[in-house]
Amino acid sequence: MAAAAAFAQTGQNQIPSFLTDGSLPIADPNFAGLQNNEEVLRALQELDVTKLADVLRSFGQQNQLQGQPDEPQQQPIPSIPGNGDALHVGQLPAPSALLLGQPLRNPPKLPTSTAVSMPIAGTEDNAEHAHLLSTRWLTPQKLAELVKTKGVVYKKGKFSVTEEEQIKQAIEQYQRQHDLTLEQIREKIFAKGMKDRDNAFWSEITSHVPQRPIIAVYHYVRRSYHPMKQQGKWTKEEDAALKQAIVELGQSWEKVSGKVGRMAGDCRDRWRNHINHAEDRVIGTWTSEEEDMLTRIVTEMTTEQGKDPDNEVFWTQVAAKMGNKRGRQQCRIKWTDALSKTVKNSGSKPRWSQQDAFILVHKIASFDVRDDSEIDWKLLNDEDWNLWSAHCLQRRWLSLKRSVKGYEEMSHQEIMDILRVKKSSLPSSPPPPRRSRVTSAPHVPTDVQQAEAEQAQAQAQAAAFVSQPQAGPSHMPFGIPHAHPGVMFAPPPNMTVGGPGPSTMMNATHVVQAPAPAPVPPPVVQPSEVMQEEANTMFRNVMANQEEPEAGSSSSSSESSEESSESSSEVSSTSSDDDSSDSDSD
DNA sequence: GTAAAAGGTAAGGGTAATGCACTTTT
DNA sequence: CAAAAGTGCATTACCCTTACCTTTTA
Repeated sequence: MAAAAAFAQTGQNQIPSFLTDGSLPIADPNFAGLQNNEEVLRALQELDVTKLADVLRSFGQQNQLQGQPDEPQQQPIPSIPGNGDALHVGQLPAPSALLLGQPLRNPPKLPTSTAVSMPIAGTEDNAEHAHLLSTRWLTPQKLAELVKTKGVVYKKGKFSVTEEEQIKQAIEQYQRQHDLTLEQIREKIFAKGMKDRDNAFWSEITSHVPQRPIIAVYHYVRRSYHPMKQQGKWTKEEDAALKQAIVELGQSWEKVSGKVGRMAGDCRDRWRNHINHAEDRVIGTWTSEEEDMLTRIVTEMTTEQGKDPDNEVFWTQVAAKMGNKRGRQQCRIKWTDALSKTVKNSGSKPRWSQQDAFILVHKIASFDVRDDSEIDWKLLNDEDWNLWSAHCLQRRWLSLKRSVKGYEEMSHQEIMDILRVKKSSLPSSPPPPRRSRVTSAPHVPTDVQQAEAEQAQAQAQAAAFVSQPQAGPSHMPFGIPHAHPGVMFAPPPNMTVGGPGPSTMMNATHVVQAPAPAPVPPPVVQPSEVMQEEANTMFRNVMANQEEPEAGSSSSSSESSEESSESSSEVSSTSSDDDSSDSDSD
């Protein structure tokens, strides 16, 4: 990956030093006798890509440990800018461009508000920091200050399965050591007032999940062990009791909780998400007017004010601006899972492609996690691959994971290993012709016209970004079609790897629904076969400058699919799925 | 008596599981 | 053509963090 990208930037006959220094699992690390890029590329085909990925990952980690910059802007795991912010070591996925063998335009940026990863273990600082986190009840401001001034690293976000287990065991251990009954443990957990609260208990439990502040563990445990926890669907009687309680008590949720028999937070959620404005609320498929309205509102509140429409939307306000016809959850999901990617895709709905699946698998593979619950899904997107929301990607992953037989009994690593092989390359067989029929969904002519106009505009925009003489105007500028994972295959110098596109507006893999060119049918390669064979196929494809047939816009689903079904039914000839289990059949 | 620290709770944004309708593949 | 599998969308319970106010402690 880094190898390929760096290689792409080297001159015709220059072999990057890291390819020859003996670090890679290469039979002939010196590449003796290789005359040019093509021969090097062929030699690279013989690599085990997973080993290569591991080696490359270790480069990044090594460099981080040594405080060295990696290969200039081409590292799989870039070094972290020393901004005093919490570190994210090991939590950065490989950039998609790298996975596709394209040069990076910018080093990946780190989010400022997401989970933090492991510090380098064993230092005195860490012991001190761990002690701080497990004994001091720090406010967010104090925590932020400690992060800045002392470089304290702490973890945020959902508690992983591992952490849940650690906490559970810590509590059981505490119970045994102090010879307490379950009831006594509960009393400790739910003790009210400072006099009753046992700080030693909370510190002890917190020490089992290092990097979590005591206050977070406190909140987590009190939720998890709450007797009113997880009661499932609300009944009409409960709703009625809730309404009545709110009439009597106002929005004092602890008191309401006592009357209703649900956790205070659940009462609040039920109220804000379902009871409040229930008379205005619309349920079911969104109309195109509603979609337009939501798009307009979100755009006005974010893009037009210089804010990020993916992360800086106040959904309660959005719902209010929608006249409360749709709730905050409805608006948010509609935006993040559907409208956002359409807007980013210049008005046409993208379809999940094999290239996306490929990128997803290899990005997840580049995370150093024991369990997928430790993955911060927001970190997956990058500049070149940003159509899919974190939520979408997470569900895609679940789908991919479930395609692995017996995944329930496997570790994350085992699943990952299988998927990495399954997704060792993009499908190499030509796509079958597909979908000549037109959806039965009704069409609104103006929508169709608009969609067509938008698509034409998207194509024009995409073409404008292309610095690629060979590619036809309707072809993707960035995609290295069929790029091999490891992606050791940087395109030959005369092949475009995509110039700088518009900042975040487009996803290289989705911008245009181009009629697929007639691909040269390479031999069909099964995932179970040796990767080398796949690599060969890949290489041929790359060398032939063969286009990855681009996914058309979405066709599916009732509602607004109407407007997009036209475009999807037209061409969208796409590649067949090599494992037929995880893709949108693209 | 006072300032700082700790604690309780409301409110903010967010995710996971599930089901359904529809599309595509086998 | 039918069944199975896959996809996209919608719903809703549940989750985590932060803000703000109150209480306790030094």
